[in-house]
Amino acid sequence: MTNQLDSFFGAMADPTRRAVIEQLASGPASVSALHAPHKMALPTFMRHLRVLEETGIVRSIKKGRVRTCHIEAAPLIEAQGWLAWQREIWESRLDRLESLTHDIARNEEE
Amino acid sequence: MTNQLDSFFGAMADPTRRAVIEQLASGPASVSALHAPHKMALPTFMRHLRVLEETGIVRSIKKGRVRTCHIEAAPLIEAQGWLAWQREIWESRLDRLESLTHDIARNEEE
DNA sequence: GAATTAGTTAGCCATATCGCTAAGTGTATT
DNA sequence: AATACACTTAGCGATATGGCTAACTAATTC
Repeated sequence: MTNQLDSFFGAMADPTRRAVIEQLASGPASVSALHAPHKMALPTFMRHLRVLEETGIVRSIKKGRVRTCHIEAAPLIEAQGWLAWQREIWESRLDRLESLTHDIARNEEE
Repeated sequence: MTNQLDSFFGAMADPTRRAVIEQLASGPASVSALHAPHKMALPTFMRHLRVLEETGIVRSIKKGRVRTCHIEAAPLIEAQGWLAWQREIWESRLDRLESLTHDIARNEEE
């Protein structure tokens, strides 16, 4: 993975990891609380968490034997920004195309 | 890959494929035009295109020996929507947390 | 201080992904 | 008719990913 977006999109490509994000969106949670809804073995799940943490989407602090995880905003915002940017270019092009089509239609009416 | 978002994010995780999206955002292009900026072999590149097409991000029509590709809006919009939704939940929670912190601060002042 | 709980480390296996080359198909172009 | 062009198909190899079990560490709880 080369840059921020690579690892971000890579991280979001897995349903388990997206589910973790969804759960964390409504508040911090421990590893076992996050693991509970998923059928997979804990080590397997931990790997998903590590991916999210390495990507900077999730941060965690260990207190005693409990590790508490929470979301980090920046990567989500950056990705959303990229998508919005693409969409902007693409929609403005569609607009131009549409007005062009109108022009053609008008010419044909004459 | 289970659902739309899985394959979408998976597709966007590769820099070559994001570059293709960026190029297509400003207008349709042929396979070779899309391939030109990339150093990889054509078959390798074609695989990336196929991923984008299978995901529904790109569509293409072949006329004569030239295949012309263009962007399809829906998947980008859906993904952006998902991110926006997550962010909304997460930001509203932050707001609640902040007001809670204010309350605590106020209590401590008393 | 023994047992339980919460997470961690190590290592295995199957499949997916990303790169390549070589050779083939069908459409222009000369 | 021969050549060149624009893909396309087939198949290889290396690495990454997502799952597992077994065994371990450290912090509570009884």
